[in-house]
Amino acid sequence: MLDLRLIRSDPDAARAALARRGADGAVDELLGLDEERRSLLPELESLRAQKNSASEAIAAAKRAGGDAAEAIGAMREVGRREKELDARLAEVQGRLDSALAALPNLPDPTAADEDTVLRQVGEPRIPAHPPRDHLELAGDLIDMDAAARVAGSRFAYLKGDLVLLELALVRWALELLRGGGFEPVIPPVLVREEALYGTGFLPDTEQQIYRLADDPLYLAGTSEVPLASLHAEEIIAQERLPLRYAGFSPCFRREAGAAGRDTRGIFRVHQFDKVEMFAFVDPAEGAEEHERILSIEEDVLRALQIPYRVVNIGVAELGASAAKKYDCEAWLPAQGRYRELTSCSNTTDFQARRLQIRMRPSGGGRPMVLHTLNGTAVAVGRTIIALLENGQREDGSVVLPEVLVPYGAPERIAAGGPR
RNA sequence: GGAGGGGUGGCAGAGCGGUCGAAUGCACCGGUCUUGAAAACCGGAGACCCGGGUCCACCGGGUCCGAGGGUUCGAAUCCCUCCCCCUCCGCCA
Repeated sequence: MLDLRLIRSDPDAARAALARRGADGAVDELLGLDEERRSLLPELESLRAQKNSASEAIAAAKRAGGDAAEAIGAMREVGRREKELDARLAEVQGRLDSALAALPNLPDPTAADEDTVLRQVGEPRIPAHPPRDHLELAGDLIDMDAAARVAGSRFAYLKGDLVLLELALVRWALELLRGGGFEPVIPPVLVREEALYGTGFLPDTEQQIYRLADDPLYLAGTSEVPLASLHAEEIIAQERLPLRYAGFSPCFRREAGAAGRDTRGIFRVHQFDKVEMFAFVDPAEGAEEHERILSIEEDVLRALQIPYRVVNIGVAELGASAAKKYDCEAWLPAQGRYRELTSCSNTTDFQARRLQIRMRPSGGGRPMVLHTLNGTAVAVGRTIIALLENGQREDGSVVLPEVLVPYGAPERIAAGGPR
């Protein structure tokens, strides 16, 4: 949600910023509704003021044992007009709210126009032998066929050593994050509409979200949703910031509209586990925190010895809530290209305003909307793909990173062989 | 799932048609006192919207007692719907 006052006070700046992502069309409508609302308000409020003082007079008269019948009769008419005006205002307010809710965040000046590769780290290895992809390497440790029979396409059974690998990845990542001040959290994954609206996934990406048939609940596509909502409607003292959380949860995505894309293996599935970073920060610290989160994502990839590159995502690709986003793309030998593995967004005040999360300045003064950021620490499925494909040997076996071994991961995975 | 009880300011907790943005206690922030602190005493604190004032610490009005409707001249207080919490029973990882 954008700050209406900001748009009102400098419409041209808002228009220009939104134009970068092709969303400036609604600004004029918004300003019109705002004006309409502010012309209705004083009239309604003066009626209410009249009503309030009359009520006091009536109460005083009754206390004095007098007759207030006349005043009461007069107020009846005022009440009728108030109700009428109130209905008109509510109608305008409703249209204003939905127009405002439909607008995406203002892009950061440093957000790229087009996807821009910032740096490349590690050597993309192109093996002499034809590389095997993760399904071949995993063999029967990934069973897509059985999952398809049970749940449909884009689901998987993960088995044996890969389960140990996942648990080690998760534990290792949580430990790392905890050291960086991120408190581990296992959040609810079934959430109300308000949580999705508050994070900007509704109304933006409705077709991507699973909804329950018999309860007003949705399956979260990322723990960003319940983590952001953790402090909804709170005013947090500035001294307590930043608040950092590391959420671990399954994530559910319908992938509607992705038919035919990434159909092989577990790259794009309806359900996967993820360790997610989320931060509530002082607005002045937002940009710095974004870089910090990115650097943690890079720490993870380097520790796992996955070649990657960092992309400043173009404004056209930003989610509604993001002002700026970095993706870390891992080199996948079997695909011969870099693919998105992690991602981090600075959502500035967009989610915080929708969720009414504010900061009380330590020097006193009015509470102000704080800033939120999120980033992937480990998207387990895709990380497993990257580890398998980059760790493969000529014989089809896989060597896994040593950092995970103390956390219970196998040192290597034997050749999967024909399935 | 069944039966009760309840949601009020940062917390606890009164109020159950008008004098209630709301008693009281705790916590918090000033002040007095003290060598300093504690205690005691005095005082002050909420959020949001609109308008005025050159921004503001200012002024006026409006809204907010879980959410949304309703009754009434007037609702924290009465009625309806929904959400949430607690207790007991049932069921169950």
